[in-house]
Amino acid sequence: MKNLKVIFMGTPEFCVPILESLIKECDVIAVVTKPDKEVGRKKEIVYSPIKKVALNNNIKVIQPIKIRNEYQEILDLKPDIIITCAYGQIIPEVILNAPKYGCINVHASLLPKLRGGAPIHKAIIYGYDKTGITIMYMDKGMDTGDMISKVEVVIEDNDTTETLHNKLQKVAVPLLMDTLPSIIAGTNKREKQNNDEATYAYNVSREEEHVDFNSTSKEIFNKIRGLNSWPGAYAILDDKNVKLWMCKINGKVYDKTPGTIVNLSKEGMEVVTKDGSILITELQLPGKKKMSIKDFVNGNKREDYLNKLFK
RNA sequence: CGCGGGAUGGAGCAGUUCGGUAGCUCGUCGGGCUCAUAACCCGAAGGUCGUAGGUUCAAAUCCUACUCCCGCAA
Repeated sequence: MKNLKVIFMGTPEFCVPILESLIKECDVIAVVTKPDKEVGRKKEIVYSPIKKVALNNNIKVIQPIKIRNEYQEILDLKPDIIITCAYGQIIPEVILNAPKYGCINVHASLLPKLRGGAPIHKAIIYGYDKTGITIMYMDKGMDTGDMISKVEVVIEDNDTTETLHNKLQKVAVPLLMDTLPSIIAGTNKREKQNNDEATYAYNVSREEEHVDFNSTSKEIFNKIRGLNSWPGAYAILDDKNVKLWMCKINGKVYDKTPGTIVNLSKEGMEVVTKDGSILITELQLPGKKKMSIKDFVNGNKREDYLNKLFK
């Protein structure tokens, strides 16, 4: 596949190993990634992880603000195939129809489940017991194209979005490399998605990051681990945002308003939920760093928090 | 110049209003108790209080500049 002219389109850290192995196996003629972002309080310019890899390998980088309008440069490069993974923009049909082997996408879910931009987060938040990677042809819809190959990954109880991300990242590369030859040879299968079974994984909104304690312990547990290690779940205590990074489900049932702190020890901060309670074991106060419950207990008085209410 | 919080032994915090010998909860190390322990008791080590200047008899504390960390907003 050394002569295969590939354009890779992607942005976050997740697809870095994919780009790296494509560079090794194929002729990557350009990389398309989202524009540099001004990030943080100081508005530092940050390159996407993919752009960094491309620059290190002296590969041309294209960063359309809106690829819908700025596609000519990509067409002019006449790629044999375009491979995308978590690029972050909808790709116009002119591009989809251009390469002779087509445009294929590496998506981090078992399609047609979890179409959209945040499939890893939502797999956990929605309490799925398995997810995976799907390689597919792209069409004009959002993750609606024909599927070529898949690999499953089981979601364990102790998985967070971070650990699941790493597991999926690990299996994505071999799947793509195994599938690629059949795409070029035209011997791959092409399976339509059953739209009736589709679910959606839109990007996580600020509202979804808020923990409502009037939910079941299981739902809260899934939300907290599903938002770890980014962007983090939060609840409001004393008008301050407190990030909740890790918790355990506790069976005890209390006759108190959901959100009430009923206990605080090095085992955890016990908070009442709709159907029981959870033990928060890692949290973060505004202006502070993430800390374990043990550190939190060392520097804070139990009485200052007992019977307070998370909103 | 987007708004705000913060920096104090290895960790998490108090002390700053109103300058006057640096403290709490842990951890670590040593010893004791115990069948045993992450439990309990006794003891010890460990801090130029983010950096640089200034005011003062005296600065963690007041003034000025800077660095780094974090929450929000984009």
